[in-house]
Amino acid sequence: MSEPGSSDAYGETRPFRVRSSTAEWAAAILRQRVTQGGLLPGSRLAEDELTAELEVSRNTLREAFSLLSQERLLEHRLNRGVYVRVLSPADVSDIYQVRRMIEGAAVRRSYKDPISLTALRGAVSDAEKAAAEGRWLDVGTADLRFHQLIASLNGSRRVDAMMAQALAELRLVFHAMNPRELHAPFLPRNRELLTLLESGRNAEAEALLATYLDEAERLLLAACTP
Amino acid sequence: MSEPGSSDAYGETRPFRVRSSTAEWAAAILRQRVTQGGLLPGSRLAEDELTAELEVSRNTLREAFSLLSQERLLEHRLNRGVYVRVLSPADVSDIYQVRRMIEGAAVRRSYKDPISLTALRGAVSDAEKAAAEGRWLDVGTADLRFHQLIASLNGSRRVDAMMAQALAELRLVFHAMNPRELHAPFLPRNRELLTLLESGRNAEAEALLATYLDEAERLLLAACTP
DNA sequence: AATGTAAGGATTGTTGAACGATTTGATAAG
DNA sequence: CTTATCAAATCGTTCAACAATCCTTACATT
Repeated sequence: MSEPGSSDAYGETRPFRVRSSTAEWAAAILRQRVTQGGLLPGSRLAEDELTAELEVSRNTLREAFSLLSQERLLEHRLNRGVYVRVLSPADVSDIYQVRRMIEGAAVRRSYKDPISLTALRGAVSDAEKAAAEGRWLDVGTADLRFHQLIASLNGSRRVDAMMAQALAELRLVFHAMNPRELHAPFLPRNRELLTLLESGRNAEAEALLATYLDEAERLLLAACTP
Repeated sequence: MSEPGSSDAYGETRPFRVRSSTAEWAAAILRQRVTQGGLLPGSRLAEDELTAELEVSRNTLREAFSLLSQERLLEHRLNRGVYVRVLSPADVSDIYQVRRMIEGAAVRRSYKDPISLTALRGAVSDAEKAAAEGRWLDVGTADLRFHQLIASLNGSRRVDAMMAQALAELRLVFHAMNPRELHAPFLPRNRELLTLLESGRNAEAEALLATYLDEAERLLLAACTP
């Protein structure tokens, strides 16, 4: 039995939350649409439409908007409505700066933790298997999971949250790209990075990661500057 | 004339926002009370009281609650109300983990930027002057400004925001302490850190910062475990 | 005395309608 | 082509109401 409200790997106690509020439920639906490409960047989210479709009141919907705006997935323009966020090239660079910081620090302090390494191996294997079978969307999912796990080497719940948000923002751009050419170039390097971490060669891992992220940033910048 | 909506040092365009929504206004008032100790951790924020005092509707107040909850200054317990966040020792450690990551990365990539160094000098001088005159609250303000400036060496608006939030959370604990014994031990080390950055000795700066943060963490942990 | 149960009141969660304020878009005038 | 004007649409905010949940108190049980 997994007790809600119990302590976890970080030693913090989570607030009891078996069921969530209606606003969080609505936010979850919209979040999924945004991060999975159902709602494209720049789209306007009209209150009337969504209150009718989700069958929630305007106030509740606006609370959901507020949640997603703080996650930077939506953009709230006063008196003008809510839009799916459009990432500028500067945003992409900023996000990659965040990734360099988080993942760089993670790799540097990596210490061959068996549990973390097992999880990382699983993510890399899943990605490779999905790639072999041509399931490129699943490759993307596993790739993001791999990097989220890298971030978690920092051993901080807040850093995990920052990384999750950064990756969620990046998904806004991912949908403008072919998932194959987005993830394929980086698959072997995930494996290589894992190997370096397994043998404790953190400095080499850090260097590999740096070039990795620089290249990924260039790829995305090219995609979002037409 | 500083045009709102114009581009800034980060090259991003800020959304036009001359006036803010009522919810943000209410959130600003509550944020100030929380970060400046007017509302102590654990306090309950009843809707009836605050709607009467702030003269805003319940819905607007609840939106303000939502904003501050996402900043981790308030804690929203479903059906039970909103409380000023109480930091556990695990929270404090987690926040210091974030600071180690952010400030560590910042110091490592520091490159003697004249503008940044000028700002840092200003913060250190202000802190020293305030200390000499016994204005320990102002010392605290300048100290936090110094570390926020350190974080900004990362050159990322998002990292700046993360740091601002981490420091805001720490203020929740600061109010349980004597501001003098909280900041006095670290004043000379701020100066020392600045000197190292001015001469480009980043590795030494990084080491100094590490011990600095470890000690500060211990100090706060001792304060919040009675 | 300690524990468990059952009203009842108090507070929160959510809704729907209302109205002023702002933006938008079309139209007309210069 | 630009500017001005005006109506429609949409947003921002408030209010009142009711449902759902929690908390307190009182009472009963062991």
